[in-house]
Amino acid sequence: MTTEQLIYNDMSVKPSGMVDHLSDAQWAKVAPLLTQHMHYPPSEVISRRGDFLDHSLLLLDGLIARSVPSGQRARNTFVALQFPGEFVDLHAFPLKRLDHDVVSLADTRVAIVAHEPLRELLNGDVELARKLWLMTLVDASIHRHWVMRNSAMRALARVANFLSEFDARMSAAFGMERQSLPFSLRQTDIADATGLTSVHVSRTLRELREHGCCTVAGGKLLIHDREGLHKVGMFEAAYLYVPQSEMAP
Amino acid sequence: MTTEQLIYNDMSVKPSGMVDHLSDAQWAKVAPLLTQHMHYPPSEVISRRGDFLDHSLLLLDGLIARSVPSGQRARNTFVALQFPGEFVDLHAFPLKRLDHDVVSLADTRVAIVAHEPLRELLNGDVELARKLWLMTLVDASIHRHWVMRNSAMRALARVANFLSEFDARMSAAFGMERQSLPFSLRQTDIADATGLTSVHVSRTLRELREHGCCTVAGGKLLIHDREGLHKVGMFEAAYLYVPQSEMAP
DNA sequence: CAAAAAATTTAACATTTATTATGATTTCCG
DNA sequence: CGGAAATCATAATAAATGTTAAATTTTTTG
Repeated sequence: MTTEQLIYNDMSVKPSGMVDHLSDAQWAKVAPLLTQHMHYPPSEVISRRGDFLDHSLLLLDGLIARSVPSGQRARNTFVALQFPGEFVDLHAFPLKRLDHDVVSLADTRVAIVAHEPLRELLNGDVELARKLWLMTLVDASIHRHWVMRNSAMRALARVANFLSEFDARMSAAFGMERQSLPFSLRQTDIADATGLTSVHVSRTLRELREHGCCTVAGGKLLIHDREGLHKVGMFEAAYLYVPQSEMAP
Repeated sequence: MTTEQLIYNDMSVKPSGMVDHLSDAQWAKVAPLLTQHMHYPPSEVISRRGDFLDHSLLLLDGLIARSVPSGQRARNTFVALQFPGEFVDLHAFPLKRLDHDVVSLADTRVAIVAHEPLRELLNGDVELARKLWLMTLVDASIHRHWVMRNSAMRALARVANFLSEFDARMSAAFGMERQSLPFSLRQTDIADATGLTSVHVSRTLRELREHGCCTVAGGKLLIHDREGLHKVGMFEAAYLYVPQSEMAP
C-alpha cells in the first residue's frame, strides 16, 4: 500500500520496448511529462477497477498485470501483462473509467503521465496522437491473441505460447534476446494468465522442461531451445508489432 | 466473392449502436465520407489477415466476425463480433496491417471509409479523433471480456454470457430491447466464438432452454428470461460502454 | 540460522469437455 | 415440391483438465 515517491528528471533516454514506436523527436516531447515516478513492491494493487483516472502509467521496470475478477473460480483472471517500455493504461486517457485492476507482479517502477498536459500536447501534434492511438491498438492486437490462445490451444501449447510471448516482449524491453530472463511470475500467475489451474501449470511446465524447451525456476526463465518452444507453442510474433529498430539494432 | 456495389447518399441519419458515441455534429462530419456501400452474402471473407487496408468499414446491417486461424483445431477462432452501428476495423487506420480475417455471418451491408479523407478530417478535429480512438478502445475492452469469458467461465455460463452480450449489443443497435432477435449464427459459430466444440454448444443450448432462459432456433434468439440468462452468465454490461442515449431514450 | 510461510510437486480421483459416429431435422436449391 | 446438403441432436467413449490433499521444496522473516 505504501509507495515510495521519487522525482527523477532524466527521462531523456528513450526506454526500449513498445514506446520505441515513437521517434526520438516524439519521445523528446513526451519525456517532459514524465517527471513523477512511483515504486511498488510485488502484488500491490496500483489502480482499481471502476476508478476514474486522470493519469496513465508508463512502466519503466518490473512487471504489471491487468486483472479482473474471475468468472467462477476463486482466483482472478489476467487479461493483459505489461512489460517495461509499455504504457500500462493509456486507454484510460480517452476512456477514463478503468475496467480492470492494475497490479504489480514484481518490484516495479512507473512514470506518471497526467492526462491534462497530455491532452495539451496531443492537441498540438496529430502525428504523436496517432502514435499513441497505435500503441493502444497494439494492446488490442495482443488481447485478440490472448482470446485465441486461451480459447483454442491446449495446455501445453498454451503455456509454451505464453512463455514465448513473455520472452519476445522481454527481448523488446532489453533490446536483445537472452537465454536467461528475470521471471517474477509464480505458477499461480501463469495459471491466471492462461486460464488453467496452478496444478495443471505445474504439470505443463514439467513437460516443457522434459521436452528440453525451457525451465522456470528460482525467479528465472531459462530458454534452452527457443525454436522448439516456439514450435510447441505455434508462436509467431507478428501480433506484437514489435518496433523494428529494437529487434534489428 | 462477388459483391454488389451500391451508391447510397442518405447517411444523414446516424445509425443506432456504438457510433452513437459521436455527437450529431460529429456524425455530420463523418457521414459524407461514407458514400460507398457494399453488400455481402453470409460467410464471405471481406478482408484477409495480412492485408494492408486503405479503408475501414462501418457495419450498417448484418453481422461480422473477426476470425483467426485456430491454435490446433480444424476450425477458426472468432476474436470479435461486430454489430450494426459499429466500426469493423477502424484499428486498421493507424495500424494498417490486418491481423485477422473479416467475415460476414449474415446478409451484410457496410459503408466504406477511405483512410485518406478520414486522415484529413481528423487532422482538423482533435475531439472527433479522440472519439474514434475511444471507439477502438471499447473494442479492446470487449476483447478483454472475451479473454476472461473464454478463460475462466465454464461452458454453461460462457454461452449464457455470450448470448447476453449478443442481446445487449443488438439492443444497442435496435435502440431497444427485444424478446426475439434475428440470430444468424450457427452452432459452429457459437463454438468458434466461445472456444467450445459445436457438439458441446448443442448440449449447452439445450440446458439453457431447459432452464427457461432462452431458445436458439430458426435464425432467432428468443429471450424467455433475460434476468435469469444474465444470472447464469454472470453478465454485467459495463464493459460494453454502450452510449447512454441509446439505452435510455 | 531457524522457524514459519509460501510455493511447488505429485498422486488419486472427479468432472468437464472433446471426439467420433449416427440418425434426425432443417435449409437450400434446382 | 423433392432431393441434396448442411445443420443439429444425441449417445458412447476418450482425453484433458480440475479438485483435493499431502509431502516437499523454496522463500521469507524474525
